[in-house]
Amino acid sequence: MTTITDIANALGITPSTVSRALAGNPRVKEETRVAVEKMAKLLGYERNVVASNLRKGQSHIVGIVIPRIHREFFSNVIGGAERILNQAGYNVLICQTMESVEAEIKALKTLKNYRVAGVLLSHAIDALNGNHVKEILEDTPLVQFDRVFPDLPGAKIVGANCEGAFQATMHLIQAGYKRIGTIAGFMTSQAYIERLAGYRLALESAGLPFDPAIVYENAIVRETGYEAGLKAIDAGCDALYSAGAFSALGATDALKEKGLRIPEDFGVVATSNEGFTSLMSPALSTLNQHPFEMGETAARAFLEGSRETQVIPMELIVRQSSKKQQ
Amino acid sequence: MTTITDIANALGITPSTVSRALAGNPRVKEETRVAVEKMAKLLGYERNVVASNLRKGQSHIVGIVIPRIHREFFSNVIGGAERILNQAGYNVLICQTMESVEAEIKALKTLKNYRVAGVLLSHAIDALNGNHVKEILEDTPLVQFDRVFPDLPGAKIVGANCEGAFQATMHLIQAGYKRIGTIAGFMTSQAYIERLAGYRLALESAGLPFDPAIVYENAIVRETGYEAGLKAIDAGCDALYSAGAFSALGATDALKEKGLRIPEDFGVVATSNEGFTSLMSPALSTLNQHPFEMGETAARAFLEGSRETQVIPMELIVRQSSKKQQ
DNA sequence: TAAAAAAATCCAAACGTTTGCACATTTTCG
DNA sequence: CGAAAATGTGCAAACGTTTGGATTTTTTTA
Repeated sequence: MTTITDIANALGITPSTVSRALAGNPRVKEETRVAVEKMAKLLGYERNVVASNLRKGQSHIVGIVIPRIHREFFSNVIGGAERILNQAGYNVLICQTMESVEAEIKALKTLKNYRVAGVLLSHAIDALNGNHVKEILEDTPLVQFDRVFPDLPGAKIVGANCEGAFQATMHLIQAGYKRIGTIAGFMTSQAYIERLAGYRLALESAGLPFDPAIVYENAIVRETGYEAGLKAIDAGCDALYSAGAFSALGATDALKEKGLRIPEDFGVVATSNEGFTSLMSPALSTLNQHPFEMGETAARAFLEGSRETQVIPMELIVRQSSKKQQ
Repeated sequence: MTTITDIANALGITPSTVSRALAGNPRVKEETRVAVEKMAKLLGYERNVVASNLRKGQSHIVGIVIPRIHREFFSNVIGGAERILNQAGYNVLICQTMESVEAEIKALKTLKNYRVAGVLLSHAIDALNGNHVKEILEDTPLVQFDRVFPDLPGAKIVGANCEGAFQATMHLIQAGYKRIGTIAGFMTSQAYIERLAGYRLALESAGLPFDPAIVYENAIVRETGYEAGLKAIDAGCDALYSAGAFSALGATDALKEKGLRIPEDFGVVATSNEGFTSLMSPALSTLNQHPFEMGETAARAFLEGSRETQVIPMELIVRQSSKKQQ
């Protein structure tokens, strides 16, 4: 492979001048800059980024650490982040933690060893605080998204969980449902706490009672959603706001099994506009979290060196599952 | 950050010995090796992989180039590949081409500049041949998967397209459907050509006529699948084998709209066991391509330096959409 | 036209690791 | 006991780029 020394030799100048010429340094004469660029093209020169990174002490790589890549939400976040970062000349190194803090620690160390320019992180669910992150990353720029450690400084990009849940619940109320339960997720996670708060706020602002008996916690996958659905039927609910789409899917399984018609007898709205929700019958009303935009926003926060918390609004998508004919 | 020189100074030895000790070189005394490792731990040493990569002329990064990360199939392939590669001490740099050859060229150049240890590639749909790949990558190890250039040497991991389509079509025949059409995808891609061949083979081996009038090419997304569905109804079909899941979804839209019952009046089977297919009603029978395994296999092929073509079998998953009550 | 200022280039070290070869020390063996 | 072999370390160069400061060349100014 050709190096800057090859170019320098071919032109009878030194590698330092070639380096500066290629970097657009104003200290080199226009004439020689053109000559260098021409020769570089002629010899098919491509900068050795490894050498460049070593000398400069940092790479043009941004690490993205996420629980799992298969999840539609995260792969969309990555897509958004990558778009912005590529435009800015960065590349993306992706690490999956599989929801394990150990793997998260390993991933962060790896990224640190690569001297990445920054890290975009959505932490594993079993992480209690961000001490390990701070300790490993030290002064490497960090942007957290979706799942964030409140105790860690720096940029945080989160969804409008409370507002979204409020909107979804309010929509059910306005559609005429009377006893609205919620599948609430895990209370160890900030995002789910906020969603529950939004649900409660909507009920109270409409003058409806908040009943802890119809709050179904710790349900997040299809199976536990199914069980929550059965309980909601028994408890006399006629609607559910679910903090997750997969648990809502499980709940509709239960509703169908018990012969309840959606949306006539029972209304359902869920957070997370996963692709399958529009394909269910009846199609599920959801809150779109705009994962692609979340990724873009996180990437921009890194590029701009922002340290702010930014909130990505959620958008209610009304489909059949909540259209009660009054 | 601590370097091997720091360790060397602390122990009164030279960096070269430290380097050898950490690399497990048998030429260093067991005693000093232990001392070095102890000191390394004490000082919190982490190898600077950038410097290491520069010296060794290659990194422990494997590049994965794919059309789009959001597609369930590809994100699962990545998941599988990453699992194997991480185990072997490699990291993964992911590049999306967005189906554009230009972006593919850029991605390959970037990876080459990072001196990646190898590349896993599934090419953009508008690429006609692999000349650009060969030209850029030169002697960097390459493993192609799913979408492969036949003219390029080296390892290729593909699905059992022909066999899968054969199996799916045969299943429809055995279920009692009489006039089976196909949504065939793009004939510029080897995978779709093979699927069509498998479909045809099944018909002929069952003594059924192959009728080009009920082969619907160039349909791959929901919209074009819908149109193909309408045409199939007009052509008197009572079943469809679709080479893609999204086009099958569109076809079922058309069938429902025209009041046909699935599976009683019309059977559907599709390649690609996308997550949504099990959630449709009726649930769609599909061929599971085992994307996670495909990723694992591709990664292993790289690690082993294989140059073979490996075929990942497809598995027929029979759901409601093809269960005719005869 | 000489001195000063500005512009362009060069020199050499540095980034942290790896590695061929040389050197020193110890062990083996006739 | 001395030579040869084996063992363990050290030296120094190399990977390709970047960059502070020195040096040379050109331009400006008195």
